[in-house]
Amino acid sequence: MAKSPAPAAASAEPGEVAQDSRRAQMLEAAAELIAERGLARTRIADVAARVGISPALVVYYFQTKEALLIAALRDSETGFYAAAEGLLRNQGSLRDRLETLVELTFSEESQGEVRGQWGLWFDLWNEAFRHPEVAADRRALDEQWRGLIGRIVRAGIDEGQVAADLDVDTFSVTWAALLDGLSVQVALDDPVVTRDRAIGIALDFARRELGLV
Amino acid sequence: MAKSPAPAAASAEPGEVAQDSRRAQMLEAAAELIAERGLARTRIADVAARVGISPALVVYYFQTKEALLIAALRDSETGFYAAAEGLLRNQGSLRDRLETLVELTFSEESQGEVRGQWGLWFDLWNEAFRHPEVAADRRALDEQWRGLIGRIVRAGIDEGQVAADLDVDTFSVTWAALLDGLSVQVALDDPVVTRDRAIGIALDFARRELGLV
DNA sequence: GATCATCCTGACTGACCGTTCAAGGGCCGA
DNA sequence: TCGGCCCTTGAACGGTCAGTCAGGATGATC
Repeated sequence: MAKSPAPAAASAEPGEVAQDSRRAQMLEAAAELIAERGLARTRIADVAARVGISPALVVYYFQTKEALLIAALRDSETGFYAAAEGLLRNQGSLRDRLETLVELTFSEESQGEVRGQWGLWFDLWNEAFRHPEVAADRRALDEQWRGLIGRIVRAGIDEGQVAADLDVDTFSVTWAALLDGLSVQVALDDPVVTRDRAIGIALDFARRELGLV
Repeated sequence: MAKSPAPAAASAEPGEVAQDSRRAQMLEAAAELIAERGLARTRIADVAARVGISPALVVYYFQTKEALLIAALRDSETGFYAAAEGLLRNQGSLRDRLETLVELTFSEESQGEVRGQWGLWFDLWNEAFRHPEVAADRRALDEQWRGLIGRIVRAGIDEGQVAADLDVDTFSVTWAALLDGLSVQVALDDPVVTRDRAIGIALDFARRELGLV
């Protein structure tokens, strides 16, 4: 609690190049491992081995295993949303943007280790259920996600493609929940809810609610 | 693997009264503990303590910790669905039945330790993501849940309250996913998605899709 | 070239916990 | 009354890890 022997990971110049890359390496390795085998089965020694350092160094940076894993969870999800925001910032028609969003949600291997992402979600939810701090984090992330949806829809309203009296907030909440629910099925390989079917359902719902044909 | 020193938990008469109650006691205690503190933090010793027996006896019945916890997960969810089926078997109009379903999904403390149920779900998903056998189980459960929804809707069609050309299967999948997604938010105490709002959204969606006013 | 902070390590330890084991008590059938 | 089976236990074993510690290397500062 008191003093932190580890780098503050804030400013820019000093020896922080090594520091930041170290931290980042560990966070990435931890996220990978959580995705692969689950948070509960991820050991400090595993993370260290993957980075190629001694376990003691991991503790030097993060003090405690829990801090490391939670940071990794947070970091990874934040990255996901940041990527989503980036992807959607500029381009595309309303339809394209909705498709991108859905594509992203059900991405199978967009960046290499993506099926793993699902493992992260389940662990994040699980952790959030008990750790209030993690829960707060997750809420913020979800708020951001819904905000993203909302902004896209509002842009559609501004362009006259969507009726002006649509309840954007309710749509965002509903659609986000639907995407989450479908994601669970897809992640767990439910034969009844394949990836393609989930995408179809999600897009149909959005198009219908938004009045796009 | 080979021989099972523990009771088979099958037939009816013999010393199986003690056996079955023991088994049931342990399963219940395990489910409670998983709900409270999570599967990862549930120890054999905890389960034993709650039942008031020695840890060795737990192993005697279940051989291994993992077997116990998975059985507890399975047992608890199965119980949930059985209760749902029972509740909906006889009574009510279509609207009532839909409401019961939603009520059940977002039940806060219908039977005492219900908020805990959410903890079980997250752990079930997490476990299913890696253990194929658990995944198969979960799929069956979900299939049952969707089947329940489907039967209710079909009854509505038979009674002429729902259009005959409704795609029951797609509705079931979609609504089930929506309920799951909303559940996550409610379980994680998202201030934007309160229990009441989730119920409202779920019912509105169903009524609209089914053409009930 | 001495001092000091940062980064890093190998070796260790202390706790926790799943699982095993040897044995005891109770009950039933012969 | 004996033999045997089912429950049950206390005690102990053994493995696994998170976290500590004493120190070593490196490089910057004065």
